[in-house]
Amino acid sequence: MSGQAFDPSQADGRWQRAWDEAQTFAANSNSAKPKSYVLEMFPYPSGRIHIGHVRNYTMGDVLARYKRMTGHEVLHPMGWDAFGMPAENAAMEKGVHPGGWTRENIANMKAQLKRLGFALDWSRELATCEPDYYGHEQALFLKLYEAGLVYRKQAEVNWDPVDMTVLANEQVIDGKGWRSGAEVQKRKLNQWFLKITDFAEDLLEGLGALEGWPDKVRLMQENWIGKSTGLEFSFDLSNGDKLPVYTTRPDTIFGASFVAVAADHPVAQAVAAHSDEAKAFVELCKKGGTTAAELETAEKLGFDTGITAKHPFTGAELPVFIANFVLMDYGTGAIMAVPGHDQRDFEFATKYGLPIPRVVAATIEEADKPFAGEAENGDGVIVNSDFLTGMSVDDAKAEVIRRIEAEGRGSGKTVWRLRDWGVSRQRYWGTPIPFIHCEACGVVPVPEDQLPVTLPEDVDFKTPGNPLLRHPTWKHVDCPECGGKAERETDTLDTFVDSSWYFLRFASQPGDKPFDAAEVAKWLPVEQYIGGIEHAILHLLYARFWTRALAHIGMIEVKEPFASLFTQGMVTHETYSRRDGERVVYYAPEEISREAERALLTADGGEVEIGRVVKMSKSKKNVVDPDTIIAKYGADAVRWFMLSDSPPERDLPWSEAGIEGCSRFVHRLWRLFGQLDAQANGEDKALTRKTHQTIAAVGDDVTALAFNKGVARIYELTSAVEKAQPSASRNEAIRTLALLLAPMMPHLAEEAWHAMDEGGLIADAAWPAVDPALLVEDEVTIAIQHKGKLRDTLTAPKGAAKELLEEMALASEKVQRSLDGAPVRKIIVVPDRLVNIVT
RNA sequence: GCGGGUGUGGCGGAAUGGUAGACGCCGGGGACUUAAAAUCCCCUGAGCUUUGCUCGUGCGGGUUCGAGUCCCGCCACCCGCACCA
Repeated sequence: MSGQAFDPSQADGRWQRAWDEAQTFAANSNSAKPKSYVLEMFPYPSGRIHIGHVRNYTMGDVLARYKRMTGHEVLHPMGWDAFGMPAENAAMEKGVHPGGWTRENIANMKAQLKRLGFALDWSRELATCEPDYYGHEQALFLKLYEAGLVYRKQAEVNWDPVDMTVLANEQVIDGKGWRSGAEVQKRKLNQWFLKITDFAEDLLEGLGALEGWPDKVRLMQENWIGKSTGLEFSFDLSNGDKLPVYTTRPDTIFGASFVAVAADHPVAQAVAAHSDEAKAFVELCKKGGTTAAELETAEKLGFDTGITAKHPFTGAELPVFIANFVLMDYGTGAIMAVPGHDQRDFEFATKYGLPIPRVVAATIEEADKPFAGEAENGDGVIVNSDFLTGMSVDDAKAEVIRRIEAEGRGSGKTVWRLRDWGVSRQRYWGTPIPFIHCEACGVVPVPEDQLPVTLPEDVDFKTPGNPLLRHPTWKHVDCPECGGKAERETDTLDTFVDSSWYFLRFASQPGDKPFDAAEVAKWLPVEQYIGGIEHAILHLLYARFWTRALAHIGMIEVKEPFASLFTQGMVTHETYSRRDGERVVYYAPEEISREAERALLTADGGEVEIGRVVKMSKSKKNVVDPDTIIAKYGADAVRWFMLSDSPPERDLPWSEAGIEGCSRFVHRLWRLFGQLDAQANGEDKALTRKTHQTIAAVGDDVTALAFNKGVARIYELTSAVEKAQPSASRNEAIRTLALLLAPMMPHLAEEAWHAMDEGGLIADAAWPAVDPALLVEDEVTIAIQHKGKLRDTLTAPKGAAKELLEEMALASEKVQRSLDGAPVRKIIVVPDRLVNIVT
């Protein structure tokens, strides 16, 4: 091997081309090898790869390459979640076509991913914005419609009256449209829904078997699905109506001091029809955000309707309020309010001077204990509750349900927090919903032979509103049933639909159908899925739902799409800023020269404030561009940084010093690879042992996705090899290092493999075998504690008898000094680990 | 507000209830060099009366021979909350 330096700018491209030419990473579904499907969440083509993507895809790549080396046929595909609002925003701001903008972004980002040397099967690439993807999605949507899983109903949207458009929650800022600044209204529209609630029980139960998922994600989904058992019963109202309410706490029924309905509840509507004051209040509730967070943090407000509700047991007349914290979507849209044992009700009652009776207490003696400024929702014994007094919470729940049922006023009921999935979007850049509205025939599905319903290309975004709606010809069609004049549906699908089945399309891409069931059966479920924690609920739940729904209609066998899930942390960076009066001005890392304690602005040499380490974002300018750093340090150094230091599930702070260190290590390895010594012979037992321990540990670490630990072990082995004298063992260790690094630094590893004259690609090489006999040490270090503190350590043969260890411990001079003659009461011996002397 | 998570040296972090700080970064000292870069070697939690001792894993309690790890109560920050992807 020559003494030339490793030059990533040459080597990276050379090996990337070699893998392309050899089709190294094309997945062969007919292979006899065990199959492994490694998938990272596909990116939105925003224009540039973000460093967070680099981290995500590097992790998946290491696993995919490791799986190949350990004898698996690996499917590791990549695609584009290509529909969505940013393309329309770009169209409005820059006058470009969303399609052109998106496709250009895809080309750029694909080139960026290629420069990182990912082991991807590009032959399976897909983009959701192309008709050969979304056309199949339309077909699937119609199949779900036939199965009764798709329906239409009225639902509220955020309406911007100036831009004449529906706004996403993120486009509503302080109740105003982000572009127009106009006050946002809530408007009811007829929209398409998917019946995810039909699968609520199954989605919940399925979580139990998802052992490869983080507990936190399973718990978050469980809470989201929100199964609760309770009681639905009706109050008799003073106006003669009946008002059904739902409660999960029937045991507290004697603590009810008022009743509340949602602003859009029929009772509220009826009252508002006859009272200007009530109408004004209902209007007030309609302003402001629609999000749960906003509703629940808003001050509790109510309007007394003057109607009363008769308590089913006491006969007391409870006031009925319209309240802004009651949700129409949950239960019946009306509640019995028990301020003593529900915090929202407590705040409301306090504000409006309503009674707050106690009906649950820690003990029966505390029946009249005052509340300490907040509701108590814990367990206890029922008090002040007539026939329930003295019962446990659970017994009281059952008793109230029994009595209400016996009286025919209501019944026990299971209620889900999960709502049906509204998939209508009043936007252009999405999958057209394949339906036709005919005055004579109603809503008619587009016949399958007329799919795909493609988006018109000739649209502009200069005028406000949905381009599909105002397109001169697109929506006008003949009704497929009666042949009369009809109009296309102009809503498009939520982009979460696109990402709910893309992992099936990766398994096979037939032209005439969404996927080939046999191919899906070969590859699914995904063995390891990797993505951000921000997708813990929506995307992952929707994908689980679609997979179930498609299994339900017999299109596939698999019900759970992702056997294992890993949620990686974000990449963060410190911020650089100066205060300019009220404004804070941020500076990008490349405008800064960073010293040990301070940061200077290159432009004027003045100091800037070093801010907290936060998620990279354009507004704080703390972003680094992958292309820049790849050009400077090479793909392998960047990949190594992504894997080093931080545990993959936690945030990773980007730093210039850190990437410098990675780059140094790449070159240090290269020098080491040049030290193979053909003349060397003889064995270095300790180094061989270390080598085999490292092979085993790195394999375990990669399998567990604990890349930072694997990285640390490779550093250790590297240092050990550097210190070792030439020997056959050392040559073997160097060769092993190349193999261990192959998944992490594939370019350097290929270059080394080539230079070592090994032949073939290291990407195709087998992971080194471990000799289990070399994994166990024959000597161990024993810690000696006295009073729980370390006093001395000693070396003993592995598996030494307890008695021997005790004897050795007491023989220690340091231990004797610490004991200082105190009588030994007890000695605890943990074999091969420690001796603790208790006095 | 509700749900979920995280917290260990100057920094990122390691540690089946058993030697806290592996490994990396930063910093300091040294070697090589006319010099620098690169490279290599050593040191690097705090304090003290320094053969050693004491303190130390966000804060306050507890269990245990022994707690970063388990339990109870707090604090701070981060993620999600259904039309962002």
